[in-house]
Amino acid sequence: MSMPETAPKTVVGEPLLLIREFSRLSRLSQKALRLYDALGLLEPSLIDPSNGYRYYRSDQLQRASRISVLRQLEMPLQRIAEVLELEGTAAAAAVAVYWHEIETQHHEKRGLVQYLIQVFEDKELPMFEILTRQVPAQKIASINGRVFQPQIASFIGQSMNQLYSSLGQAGVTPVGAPFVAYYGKVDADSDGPLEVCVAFTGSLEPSENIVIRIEPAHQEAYVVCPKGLVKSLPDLLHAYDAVAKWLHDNNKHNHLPCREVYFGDWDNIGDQDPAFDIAYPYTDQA
Amino acid sequence: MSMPETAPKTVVGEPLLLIREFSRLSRLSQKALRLYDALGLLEPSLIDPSNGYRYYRSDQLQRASRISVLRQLEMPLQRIAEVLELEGTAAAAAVAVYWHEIETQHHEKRGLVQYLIQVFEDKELPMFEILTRQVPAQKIASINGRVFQPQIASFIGQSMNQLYSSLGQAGVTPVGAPFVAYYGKVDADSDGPLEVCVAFTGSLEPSENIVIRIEPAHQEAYVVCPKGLVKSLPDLLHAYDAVAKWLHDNNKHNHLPCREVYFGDWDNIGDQDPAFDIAYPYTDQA
DNA sequence: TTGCTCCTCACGTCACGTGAGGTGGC
DNA sequence: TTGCTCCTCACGTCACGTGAGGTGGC
Repeated sequence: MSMPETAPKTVVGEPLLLIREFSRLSRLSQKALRLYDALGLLEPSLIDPSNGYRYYRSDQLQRASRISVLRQLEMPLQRIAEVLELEGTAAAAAVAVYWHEIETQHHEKRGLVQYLIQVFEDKELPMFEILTRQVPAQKIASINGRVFQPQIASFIGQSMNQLYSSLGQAGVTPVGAPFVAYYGKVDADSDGPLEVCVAFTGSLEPSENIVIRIEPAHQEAYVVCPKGLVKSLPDLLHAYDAVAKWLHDNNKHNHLPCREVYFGDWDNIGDQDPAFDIAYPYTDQA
Repeated sequence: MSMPETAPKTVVGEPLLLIREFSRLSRLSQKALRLYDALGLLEPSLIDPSNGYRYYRSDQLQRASRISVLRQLEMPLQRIAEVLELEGTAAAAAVAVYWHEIETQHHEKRGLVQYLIQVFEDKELPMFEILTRQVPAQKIASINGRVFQPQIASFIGQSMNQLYSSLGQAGVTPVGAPFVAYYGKVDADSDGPLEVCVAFTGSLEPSENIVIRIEPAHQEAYVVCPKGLVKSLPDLLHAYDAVAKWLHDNNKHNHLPCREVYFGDWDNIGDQDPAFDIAYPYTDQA
């Protein structure tokens, strides 16, 4: 006594939901549901082999709801899949980690907004004193990296530690202050590249990730910044702008990546103490 | 005495920048620059007609920088173009408006995160008392709309005003409390649809945006909510979940859009006072 | 038998990234 | 002449939206 083919599909007495109904109840679009099926993120509990109809159980609504909320947080589908692999508390923790990243980025953006609004309003800015200096050709040891904004501080710290310990092991003397050269934007979406550099005298072999190269002699314009400036993104950007403006006003041309020179004893000084330079190498216009 | 063809392009003595150099200085990718050119957002000041080479002036770096920052704020290119059409203060205001939208969405998301984490941790929730009632078939006047989350409150308010004034002008008596039926998700990316409804007796002609229809008789399960609940998105979502869970536990099936019934005198009550119901119409499982 | 619902392509959107394949300038 | 830089397609990415064209179930 087989069921007639036209009977509505059921599991243990509970009727299965067609995609339209499941879409309505979950508030996920049919297109989204088909995509989640294809990706294995939310598969119908039954697919009719003869016509491909998708049938969902109503208890799948819980997973659907969680996916929906995570998507509202703009979490990528791949990451959602990972979160939903986890148990209760671990899943909650994974969400918290994700959200912390988002909060960090949001904070950054607030600084950018402040900066932008000041730029558009053409605010009088605290005068920056622009200095220039001649930098001789130097042999440097450097570590190149591509990192996004949240990791930048730890990347710089670790790289400097590695550079100094390599120099130390080789019995080689560092010269002057370490600096970081920026070859590209570093933010939540762009990962540089950037280069953490220490000049030295003597001879050192390059290692797996340490490059030895000559930084050519050049002029550079710079501003001396207090340690606390790194805490204020808008002010930091204004300082960059001030140096760039000086180059433009004085008909100079930036030809090497701009850099931050960390001359201060970072851990033992206050926010008001001078700690680093923002420097733009330049040539006179060709 | 024309210049030889191979001379570097210049304007009034200042050399023009090729795309690679402009890309380096602006920290915008070449691909992005070509796109902005195609869209008219940032056009090179000169394009060599013979080979299509793009040449930029260095003073275009300011516009490039602003575009870059606005993109870091995830502003769409179209909107960036609109902002850059504006003058200083107006542009600053446009950025502030945009940012306010982002802040609003961010706030919403914080509520979602709280809710989600509680869901994953399977927190004991304040018990909601689920009630049921029989709702008779009613004639209703309604306004359908598609709005995103930020506009939802004003849309509901305006629609209710319009409905009540139309009823008033027609000398028709409203019956019971107005309600809002949700046919789809309403958030920053999804715009419902939703329907603002008032039941009435008598006869009323439909107008441009007012639909007259019969809401069928049904059972519904509901929770009574204090006014202040709307301020706490996580608690609001838990309340929805509580009703949905009741339906599931009692083997009921939601067949009509869920709704919020606004019976309270909204402007003259406190946050603790009961103000609205969250209701799910249901049938017994077929 | 008529609609309504479901299905699977296929193409569009947004802001690019990433080659492929070809020309041009020093 | 050799590379290096520039160019224009064209396709990929991400998470869908929006038809087109066709089948199936009540």
